[in-house]
Amino acid sequence: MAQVTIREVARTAGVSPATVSRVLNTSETVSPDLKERVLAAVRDLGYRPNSQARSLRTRATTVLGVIISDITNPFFTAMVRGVEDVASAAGYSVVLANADEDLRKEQRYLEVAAAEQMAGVLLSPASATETSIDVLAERGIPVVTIDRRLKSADVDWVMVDNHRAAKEATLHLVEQGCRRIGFIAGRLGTTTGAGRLAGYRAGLRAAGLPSARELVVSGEFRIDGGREATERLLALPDRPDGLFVSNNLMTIGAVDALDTAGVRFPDDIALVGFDDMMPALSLRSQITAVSQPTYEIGRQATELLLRRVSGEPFPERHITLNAELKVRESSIRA
Amino acid sequence: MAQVTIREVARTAGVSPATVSRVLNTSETVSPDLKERVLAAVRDLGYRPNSQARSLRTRATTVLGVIISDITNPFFTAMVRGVEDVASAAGYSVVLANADEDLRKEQRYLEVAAAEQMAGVLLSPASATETSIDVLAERGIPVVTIDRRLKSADVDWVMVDNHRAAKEATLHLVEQGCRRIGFIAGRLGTTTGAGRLAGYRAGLRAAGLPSARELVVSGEFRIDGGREATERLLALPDRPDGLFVSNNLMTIGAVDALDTAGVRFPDDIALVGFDDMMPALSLRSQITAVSQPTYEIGRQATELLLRRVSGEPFPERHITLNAELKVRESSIRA
DNA sequence: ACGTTCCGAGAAATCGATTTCAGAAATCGA
DNA sequence: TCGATTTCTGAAATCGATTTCTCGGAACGT
Repeated sequence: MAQVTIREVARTAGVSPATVSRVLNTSETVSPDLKERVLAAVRDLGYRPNSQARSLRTRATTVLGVIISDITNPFFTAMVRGVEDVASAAGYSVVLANADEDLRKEQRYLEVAAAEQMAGVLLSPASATETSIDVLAERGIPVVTIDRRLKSADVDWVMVDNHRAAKEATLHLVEQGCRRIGFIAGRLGTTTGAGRLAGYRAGLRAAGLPSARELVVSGEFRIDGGREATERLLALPDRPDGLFVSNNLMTIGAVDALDTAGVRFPDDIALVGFDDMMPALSLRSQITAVSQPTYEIGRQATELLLRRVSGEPFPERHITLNAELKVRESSIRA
Repeated sequence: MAQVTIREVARTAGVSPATVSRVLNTSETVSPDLKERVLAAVRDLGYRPNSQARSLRTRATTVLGVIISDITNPFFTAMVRGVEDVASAAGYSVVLANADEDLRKEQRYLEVAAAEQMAGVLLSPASATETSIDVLAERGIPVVTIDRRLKSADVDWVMVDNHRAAKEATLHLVEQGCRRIGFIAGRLGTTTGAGRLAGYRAGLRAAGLPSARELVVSGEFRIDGGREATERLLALPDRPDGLFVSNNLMTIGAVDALDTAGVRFPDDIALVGFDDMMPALSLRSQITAVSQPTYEIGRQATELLLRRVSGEPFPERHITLNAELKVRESSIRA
């Protein structure tokens, strides 16, 4: 219960605190005799340095923060594996925070990261324009954004080419003979949401199809958002014959709404999603989807972040990875 | 970039650091004039107290740690919502760590929690016997375990009655006419895994059915674990006519293995899982499952933890919540 | 009017580590 | 052998906050 301090270790080893610190942290030479006594004392007392005192002095921690926008989204949890593997190999710990697509929560966690002097932060911003990383920038804490970008700040990022991927998916639906393709957009305030919408429109344009305003419905990146959007599209007098849902959770909602309405895919409507679901959904219903290299995004983002953390200077770095359209049953019309 | 310290605030306000601290933290009276000047200086300089320095002095933080055993498991992520809601209402932040069912990682995160002097920790231990929370106990950091218990430590916990739930599920399969019920167990080293197995056996006993050793297969709490276990059961000369899978991710693997083998449920085999999947799987395939009140587990565990954090003394508290068997298509044999 | 109590605010100690500084001992060179 | 240099170690300063201690002046009672 009583905290073991460096002073007690020093006392039982019969040396000064400075010597204890030298033995534990630096490569300065300490006579073998003292070194031995210090290590023995550390072992016996079960000494564990107080990391707050240490990082107060050194202004450095070995904790990385990951602030993600929705912890229930498998996309993020899969990515976190990549983050953890790289981080722990480099001796860093990873703590996660769930901003829940809420700017206030996000801001609070950014402040926590700043106050805790985290070594670096990975962030998927809730908004491209309203999210501010000033509190981190002020303290020189490096940030890499993942999955989404920030409009203002000059920050490293790692993401896929949403525009291209969405265009490709749209053209795939066109090839399957779709002429009225509905698009369920996520939060347009995110670069991800906007990029995918633009890609969809580009796809229609490239195919020479008109882009009807009523075919684009946007909602939250949630299951409910996808369900409601789908219901609205199904209520149109002239129903779409193709549907492109720009997020995985929304796709689940869309499938549910289609089931409920008795609309079958691919027969009545060709369906394409974005991001693989958990293995769960895809196993049973084989949904065509744009698949992102989630693990790789986490891995590369973390490597980038650690280079920043180490103080290495290099120009703003942007990494664009490839997303792959995985064609499965839900979009194939014989 | 330069950190704004309390000293600078004091200087620009023309007061001592002690006064600044008093204005910001305590209810001690400070003359309105000085108070005003301090607040103005804080605002102008954008002062943000260094939480390390503060908690070094006060030995207290407002961060709760949640160490879960698998971040990709929807059960945990759903629970975290309950945690966050309660915590943030009380002014606490929540950081997550993913121990990944790995004792070493778990231990590392426990040490991080100790070193960071977190106010309290919620833990789903990787092992009932090998996980040690000594590092936290030594520093007086309260712990509440969730979903699983620890054998040794006298610690508060919140979980469901796994034994009863598993027994009920088993009896349900018996009622459906099953006579050879396979059981896919998770890690028996966890109280959860062991409790569910015991419940299954109790169910068989209550129904007067023999419990055949070859019908129980255990594996990791993972999709692959469920797939492999199912394959082994299907390879038995005398195939089971019912299958109870004791974890959600494993259930996904089991469904996959059944599909691959061309075994249909509920016709060829009646299937019951534990924990709802993401809405994903259940939507499409309607799997009967023991459903846990995940949000509620998170909520109550956090309330308990916060009471401990506040120093309130009360005897070791154990909360058992009810799990509900949700009967769906996968187990109904006409 | 004078001594006592109370109150507000600054000076200084403190939390637990790291790091600078300075001094004693050991080593080296001539 | 003696002075110069190097090596090792402890004392003390430091990080940025909070909290205790202390003291001057105002308020109060007799």
